[in-house]
Amino acid sequence: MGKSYYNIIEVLTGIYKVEDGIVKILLKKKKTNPYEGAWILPGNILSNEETFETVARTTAYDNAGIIANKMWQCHVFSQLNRDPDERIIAAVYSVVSEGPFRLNSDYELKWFRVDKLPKLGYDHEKIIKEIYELLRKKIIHNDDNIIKEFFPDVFTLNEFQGFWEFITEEVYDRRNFRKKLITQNYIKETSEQAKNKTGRPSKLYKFTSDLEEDSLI
Amino acid sequence: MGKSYYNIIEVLTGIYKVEDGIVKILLKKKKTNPYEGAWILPGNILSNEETFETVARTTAYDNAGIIANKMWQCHVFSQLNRDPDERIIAAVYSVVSEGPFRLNSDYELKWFRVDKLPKLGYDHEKIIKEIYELLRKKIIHNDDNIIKEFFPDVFTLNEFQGFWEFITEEVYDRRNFRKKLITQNYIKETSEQAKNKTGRPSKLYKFTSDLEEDSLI
DNA sequence: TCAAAAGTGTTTTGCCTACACCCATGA
DNA sequence: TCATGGGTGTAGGCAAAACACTTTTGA
Repeated sequence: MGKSYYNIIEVLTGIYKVEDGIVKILLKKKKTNPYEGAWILPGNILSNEETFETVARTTAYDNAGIIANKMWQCHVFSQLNRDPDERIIAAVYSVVSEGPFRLNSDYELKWFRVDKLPKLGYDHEKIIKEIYELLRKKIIHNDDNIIKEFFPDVFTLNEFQGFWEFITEEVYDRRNFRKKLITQNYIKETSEQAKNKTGRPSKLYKFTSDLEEDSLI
Repeated sequence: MGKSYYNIIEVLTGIYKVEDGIVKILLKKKKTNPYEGAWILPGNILSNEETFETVARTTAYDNAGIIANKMWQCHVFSQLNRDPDERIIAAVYSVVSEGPFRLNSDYELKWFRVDKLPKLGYDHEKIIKEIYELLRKKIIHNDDNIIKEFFPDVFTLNEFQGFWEFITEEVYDRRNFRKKLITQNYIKETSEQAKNKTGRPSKLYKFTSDLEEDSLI
């Protein structure tokens, strides 16, 4: 195989959601060799009529039925031996959505906690760990106002605190957490309430529009 | 031109330094059409025997004579019409060094303030603005302990403050700035002094080893 | 002795932290 | 009425912010 300036590129898409404060990622089970039975990130090969973004958008729609409104490039991996068969460059994108999701039943798709991944094919374990670290930083700095994407219009403060504790891997005092979010005008009360399975109903909150980058907690 | 899955990729390298607190980037003057006379980011085409990193490293060495010890991927641009002649994907890397630089005299190379760019070819103005914003964020959060890369072993506190003010686009009180850096153990005094052109000589400082990510100012 | 730049301390303010009890609902 | 989870206020400590004069050097 001689030297060439032509490259094959696949676009892999990490699709995330939050459930009970826990971040989950959508993976697809591989049905053929190599790595039969292992889980992988959904993806497609880039043609010369497409951009990374159009492919990532298509992948998100085809697999999860979502129209991605926030999507970003995480990293492009160019190591020579990512794939045992041939050299493929991987452009990895992330998409966050609060749904609704319609998983494509032609594939075997499943949500996994990002901190409890199954057996993964190729270098996807390394990739997912790396891009989840990027996602965490992005959330902590609220880059691109990403936090909003994880939540529906209204949500309870405890849901939000659970999410924040999952991301930062720290525990916060309920009173202080609420106080800060409210006095600093990140969220505001609505008149609605959530019925819980048990116990007192929760107030529902929404983000204020002046949620700013680099300013949370 | 039919549909194909083969792509040409160029690796562009932003090479940065700091001079008197001001961040500068190294650009190359284009001598042929298209964009003759415009300035562009140095770069090379990727072959299938190379990774992005090896190409970026080669470009940094070939143009500026530096062996990059900190280098990172900024973004990979995949729009269809970046280049008027053919579709080329651009993988953009950044390199920071405090030198010494040996600019390759086969090319016309020049340092420009990142906030005062000359006329640029292709989409390089958009690229540089975008990657400089990423660099700023990276510096502000001290990701990957990048701040150290901009400075020699010892430096004056005023140099450092000037750099910080350039990056954050804010002005800080000298006393508070020093106090914070010293009490929080980011930097420490050395016994050396810098002779200035005029005025009292400055003390020289060095970074302590416990400079941490996400913790500065 | 003057100009230029570097160095230095104190007070006030506001934010973060720690901490424990009452409330609303459904079973 | 009890179990479950949700909601709330205050006091102390510490770090950030505001603020101006003195010191060292070379010309």
